[in-house]
Amino acid sequence: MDGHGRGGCGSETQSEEEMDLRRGPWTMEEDLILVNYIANHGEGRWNSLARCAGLKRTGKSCRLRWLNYLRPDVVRGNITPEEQLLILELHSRWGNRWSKIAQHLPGRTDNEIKNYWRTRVQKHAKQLKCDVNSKQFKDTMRYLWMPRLVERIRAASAVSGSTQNTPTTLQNLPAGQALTSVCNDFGVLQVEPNTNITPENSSTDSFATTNTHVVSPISDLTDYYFHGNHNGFQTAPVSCSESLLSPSGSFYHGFELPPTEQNVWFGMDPPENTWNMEDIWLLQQQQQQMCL
DNA sequence: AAAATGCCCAACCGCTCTGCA
DNA sequence: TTGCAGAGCGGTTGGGCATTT
Repeated sequence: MDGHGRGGCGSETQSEEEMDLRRGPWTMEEDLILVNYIANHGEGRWNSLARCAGLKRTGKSCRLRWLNYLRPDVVRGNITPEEQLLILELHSRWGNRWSKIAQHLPGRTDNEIKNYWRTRVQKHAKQLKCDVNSKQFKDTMRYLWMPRLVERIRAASAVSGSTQNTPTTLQNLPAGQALTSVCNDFGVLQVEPNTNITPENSSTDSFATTNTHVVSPISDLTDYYFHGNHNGFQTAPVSCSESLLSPSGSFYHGFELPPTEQNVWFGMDPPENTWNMEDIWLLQQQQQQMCL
């Protein structure tokens, strides 16, 4: 990518062995060298940067260290519910496009989001004994997990009005607005009845070009849900095949467990960081029904 | 108290993409 | 047009820490 002249200091022909490159965890001294060098010379051209800075590291290693750890705007700490919601939303749209997802979470790195997905989200899929890419699990996220996240964010904002630990772009917004903005960043999808929404036809590229209200079913759901209609599932503009209406037309009540201490959130933070057994049992029952 | 197990995350690896000569 | 090198991305690994047995 650099293409702006190569070399400039040090030998170009040294092999990695000759340079005796270091690997493994970075030391504080190395971090200081890298930070100081970038402060003085800027980032980019990582191989020559590594050489010129006197670091016995590959350019790739320096780049990774800078982007994932040393960059001043890196946000550290737990992924907030708002961020979790955004990750679920964006992953449903783009899949494992971690860097693209990270662009929408200021301060978070693709590596961090990827780790979050693998350690937390995939764990839940495992607990439910289904594939993380399966429709069952996606429905679970869409109709159970995300609404509960929304509920949790609402509750937090109602109690404190605080937006601590909220990513930069969401910091100045009440949780509801933040959520709405998350959804509205992508517009609001006008879904015709019986229209199936797929990752293909809900791609961002199409949003960008149309400038109409476009959004994935999840965005629609979160947006709709958040605006206070808790019966929203029944009228959410998703196709019948995407909805959770039972054959009788009623809603799966298991997805509307009252927000008790036990089940209001089965997200990430202890002591509620696992699915409770009732949730798992209900989901398994519901998945069986949905397969009928 | 010690060993086993699980979890988390920083770092590495291999591949693809991009831009220059 | 082609080859090369740098940059970026997604997948994987390994070590440290926490929890469980």
